[in-house]
Amino acid sequence: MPASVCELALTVAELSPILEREVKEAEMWELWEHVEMPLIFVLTDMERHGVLIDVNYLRQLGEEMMRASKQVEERIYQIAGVRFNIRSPQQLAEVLFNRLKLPMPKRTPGGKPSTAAPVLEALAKEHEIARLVLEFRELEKLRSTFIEGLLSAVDPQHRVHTTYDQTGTATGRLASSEPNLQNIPARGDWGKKIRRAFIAPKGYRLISADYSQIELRILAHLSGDEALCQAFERGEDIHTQAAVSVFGVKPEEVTEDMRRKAKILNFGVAYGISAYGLAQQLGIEPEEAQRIIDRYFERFPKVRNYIEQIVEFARQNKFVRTLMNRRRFLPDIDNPDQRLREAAQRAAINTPVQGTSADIMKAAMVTVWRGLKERGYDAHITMQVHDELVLEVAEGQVLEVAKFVKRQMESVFRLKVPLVAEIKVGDNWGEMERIL
DNA sequence: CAGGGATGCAA
DNA sequence: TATTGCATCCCTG
Repeated sequence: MPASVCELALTVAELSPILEREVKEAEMWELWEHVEMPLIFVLTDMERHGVLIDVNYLRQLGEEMMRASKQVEERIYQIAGVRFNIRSPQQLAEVLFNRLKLPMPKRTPGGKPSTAAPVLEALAKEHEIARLVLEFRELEKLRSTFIEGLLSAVDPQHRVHTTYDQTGTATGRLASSEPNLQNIPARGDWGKKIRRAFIAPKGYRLISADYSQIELRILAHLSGDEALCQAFERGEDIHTQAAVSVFGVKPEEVTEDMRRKAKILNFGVAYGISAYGLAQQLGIEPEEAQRIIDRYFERFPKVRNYIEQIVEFARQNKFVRTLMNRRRFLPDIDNPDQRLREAAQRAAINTPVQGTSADIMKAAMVTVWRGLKERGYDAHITMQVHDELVLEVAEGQVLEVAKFVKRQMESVFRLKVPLVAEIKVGDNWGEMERIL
């Protein structure tokens, strides 16, 4: 290790030409020069600017959740006939499975009785206490992690400043920490209320710009599957189309439940899911899941080809690449341990998809940031959540900036299918209205 | 006090 | 026995 900053600087200078040659030989120079290097300044700006939090609203919401949580807690003690630490999976399992003799359907990988949500959901129908524990968990999770977490992170101006890690993931995505702004609740009544605490200052509005179905579009591009590409070119609802193919019905006959299942299937395919895994997700038999998967590949045959090809590429080269040549090495692709080998195969399938999405978003951030600056807009990028950018924009410039951001995001990289960015606007992150 | 396990939040 | 992350809490060493 260098013993001083001076020595460090000299070491970097010495390394520079060597690393430059390595990057060029890996065909990653353009990614480096046009994306990762300029992105540093974008991220710096985002971190320094921060995002405004409605502290008083968040405190009140926290107190409301605390009251709700205490009520649920007392009911649990009443039913259990004993006071204990509901947060401790160990103590909870003791009460549920020994004291109250509830059926114990699953164990954790560590061999202990599982109290995870799917287990409690199965018990909730018959046993009030399971439903109450789920409610308690949701309230306490959201309150302790997000309300207390955000409140303890705000600066005197009521802004939080996350740290983005540009090199922290295996696929090229960003990671966010202290606080993590990429896992703020989005669903559920309480979750949506938490998002409302992210606000625009007086005279400004928040704009959210998110890539529609970007990973499935990339899968369409990478596989070249005609049916999948066509669905996107025609602007069709991709989950409904998958439901049509898999369940053999007309588009107007697709029920909400069929679309829900097709959506799970679409995501699963990009992750390299197995029949067993899909069955687990859908709550059906593996045989039925296998039939659904077979129907899917009948309709989208080149998706299966892509999966076979990319796994073979990984076996030959011990790495896979994104469209912008980002690499992920997969040393376990031929590991004798089946579990590790299959995990590496799924990573080989998913990384080009997830990683290309990260490439495109990073490139878009650079062009959007530069454009805002060059045009002198009173607008800042404040957050990135993988396929979404959130911006703080002066009230009078909202429509102009929204159009600009949409155009930049959609044209930053050309795929075989269109890229689509949807633009919403609002005074807070929880209540936004689609405008473009 | 560090670190692993369980749990659960997001895309 | 689906991909990528991070935070909190519990519990042990």
